[in-house]
Amino acid sequence: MDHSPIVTALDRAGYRLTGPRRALAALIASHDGHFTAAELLAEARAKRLGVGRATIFRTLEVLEALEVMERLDLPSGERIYVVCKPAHHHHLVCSRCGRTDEIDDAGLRSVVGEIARRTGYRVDEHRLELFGLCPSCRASQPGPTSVSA
Amino acid sequence: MDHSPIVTALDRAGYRLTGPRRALAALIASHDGHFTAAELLAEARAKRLGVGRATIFRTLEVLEALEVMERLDLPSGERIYVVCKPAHHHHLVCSRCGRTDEIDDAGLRSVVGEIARRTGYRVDEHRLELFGLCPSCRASQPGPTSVSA
DNA sequence: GGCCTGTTGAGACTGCGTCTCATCTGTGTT
DNA sequence: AACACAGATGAGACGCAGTCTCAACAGGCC
Repeated sequence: MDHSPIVTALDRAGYRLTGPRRALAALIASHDGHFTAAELLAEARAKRLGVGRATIFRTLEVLEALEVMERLDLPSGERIYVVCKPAHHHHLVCSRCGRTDEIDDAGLRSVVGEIARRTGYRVDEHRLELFGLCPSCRASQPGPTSVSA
Repeated sequence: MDHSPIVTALDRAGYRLTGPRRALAALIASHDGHFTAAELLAEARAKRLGVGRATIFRTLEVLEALEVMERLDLPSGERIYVVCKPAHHHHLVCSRCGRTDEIDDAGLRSVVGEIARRTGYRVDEHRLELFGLCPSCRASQPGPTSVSA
């Protein structure tokens, strides 16, 4: 259980490996790595982990700072938390089952460079988020399978 | 005053041109078209427009549906509202002065297509947001002027 | 002017996230 | 193994964005 990459990351960064943190790491892992804060809270309460709201948010904050997790705002306004590797990347979210995948640059860098050149902005940061249906949800859906943007 | 594009859009869509809506349209325009809900609220109150919180949010919701405005989530977690044209596009936000510019596709479409092909997802929607310094903030800033991503 | 329906404001309400503070617990030290 | 201390925690107050309800109001068409 301590081999959890989340626990490892906390340890490496010099954070204490406390009970609540280990419990949350396990919970997060069991969620396939993505969830809303509300879900995590409800589950922690249901399992009687004795972990307070404040601790949950604090831990998520730490994990975000460690780049182990990322907070994503869906177009619906919902906010989800996603486990990810500490490297620049973007997310692909299945709007039916909630599955998320990481995607790399895929040529975006040059698009951003082009925009900076055209507008005169100095671009420091960018976010790209894609939403759609993952392969398995596509399979179980009778609708069109074409790719659009 | 009624020539405001916001008022026009409301009218064209069959919404009533009420006092509160005209007042808000004027306020929004005076903000250079971008602001947080809190700013709009405070200003409406300060100017004693007699416009309630509910009406403000309702109006923003309508304007968003009409694609006259867009809601953007900044990396900081702050949520801003931006006036924009009703066409698919993306936003460039100056992290110092808050200025926003619209940007078109700029080659992003092919990046998205490439990602869809690679992952097997059917991509229905995407968001690209860029953050950095606008030309005038760059000018008044002694720091580096290089373009990075 | 009058009517009808869409719109409004006040304020209750919800829910996320933050903050405070007294208490507790990892963890390095001895 | 016990100690000490800083970091971590939980309970609950708090703040704030956004939603909802509902009675009252006011555009816009007659």
